[in-house]
Amino acid sequence: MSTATQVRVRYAPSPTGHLHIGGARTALFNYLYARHHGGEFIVRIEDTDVKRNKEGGDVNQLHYLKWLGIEWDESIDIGGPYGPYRQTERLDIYKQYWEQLLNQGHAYRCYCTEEELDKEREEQAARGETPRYSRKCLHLSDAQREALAAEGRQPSVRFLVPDGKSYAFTDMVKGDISFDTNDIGDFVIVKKDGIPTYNFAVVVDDYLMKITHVLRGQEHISNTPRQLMLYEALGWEVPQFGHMSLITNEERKKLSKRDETAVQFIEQYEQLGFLPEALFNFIGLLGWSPVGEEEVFSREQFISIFDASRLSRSPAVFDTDKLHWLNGQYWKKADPDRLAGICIPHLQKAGYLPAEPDPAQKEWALLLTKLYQDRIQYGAQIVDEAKLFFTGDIAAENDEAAAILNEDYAPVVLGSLLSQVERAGEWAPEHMKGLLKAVQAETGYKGKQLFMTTRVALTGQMHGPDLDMTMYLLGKDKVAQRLRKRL
RNA sequence: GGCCCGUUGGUCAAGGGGUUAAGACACCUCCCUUUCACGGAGGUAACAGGGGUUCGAAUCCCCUACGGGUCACCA
Repeated sequence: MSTATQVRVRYAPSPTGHLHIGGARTALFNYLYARHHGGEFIVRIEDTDVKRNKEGGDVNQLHYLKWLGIEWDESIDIGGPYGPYRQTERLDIYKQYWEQLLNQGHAYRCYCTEEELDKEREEQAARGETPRYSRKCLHLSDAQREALAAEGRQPSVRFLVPDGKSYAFTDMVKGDISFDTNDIGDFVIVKKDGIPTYNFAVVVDDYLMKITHVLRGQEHISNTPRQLMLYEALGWEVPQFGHMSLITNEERKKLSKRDETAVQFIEQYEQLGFLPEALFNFIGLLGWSPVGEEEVFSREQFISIFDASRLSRSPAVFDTDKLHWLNGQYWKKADPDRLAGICIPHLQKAGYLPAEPDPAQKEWALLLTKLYQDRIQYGAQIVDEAKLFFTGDIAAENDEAAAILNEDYAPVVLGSLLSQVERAGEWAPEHMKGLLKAVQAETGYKGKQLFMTTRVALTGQMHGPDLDMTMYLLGKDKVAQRLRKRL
């Protein structure tokens, strides 16, 4: 790479659905690589499989990239000097290159039908051979072509793979990799609908868009020799390739979009109340590791420390526990108002807050969020915690808790507290401590006997957040009611 | 099946000829806490198996096993 060459990388999703963890990671590493080197990051939409395109898929991808904090320099929304950035808008461009390949004898028209090809592959498989196109259409005469066309057959265009050659490249992640062309059949570069295939369009676009580094998923390794052949036939300089290891689930199987053992779409994490900066951090650690021991990084830190040579060769396992922990780290430090904004919709959905909360209810939700801020890891978890404030009947969560309420001192403590509560004037957070102090003074019980008894009587639980605030948020009536139930 | 890639504690994951084989999550212990957490400080625990090469192998080579990717007119 000469120093004069500007780093230009791209993320090239097909608009077939929502932004997936794997796609987000590819985008993220390309983004980090570009920013680290002061280069440019392009998002190109690869929509050549017209049947699979989903309405709005492109916009959704961009939306969630932005949500994660990944910004691009050129794409379908903001344009750029190498547009258009949607492949179906570039069909004329591809055409001149595939016609060139046809004219130069690097490619030929194929009239085989899908059924014929399937049959061919089945027969080869039955003989234990690697399925490979037979080149039946390679030497067709003009007359034969016309006859086939007259039958109504639409031709595809196949690339003529050179025989007995080896194509090698040095992968930024995996090192030296080479393929023998004898293992590769003549592949289609233009489908019979006239739209190029991925392998062809990607080469044309990467070249024309001056892409310098192609960082993509490992599933593309076996496509690379095909692309190398195309670069050679077109006489173009080859970019650097880097193939990132797969992301697998906790069973070490590839994360498939249909896999339900893991939440896989960025959109779902937003809905569960995860923080984008935590997800950014987590995804940045999927198949990449920093030099030191630190694992929590801001976007700016990531950009400055990112080093593609530290991309892992072995698969990255999607560790849900770690994601939760990491989100918890960010959650603890986040602004409570922001967190309340995330939690409130969950509380509403659970029926704990009305659709239009009044100021007091909003304040209550904010205090609840703060109360649990260092105990939950993401927004949706607030619902489980909030449950105890709304349940009519509180039962001791286990025998140990029940035993506490059966201690001799329990009625003494709770009775005293009840009378304190009934006598209490203003019900404010800062008054709660005084109530408990008064009980301590009156009964002589303190520490575990005082606090644990109160905690279990009010919440049923042995473990929980700050008791003063819990009492306050429960409200005077519920506190009194739950105490009476225990006496 | 062919080709390609991988395999380090319960989990994630550094280390790429000489290390007491990092660190994180989880778990356990202790400290802090008039209860509970949060937060500290410690602890248990690993190089898939077998052959080589080497004075020396987690690191290099070969084989086996296991896992994964790919062999489309999908990307």
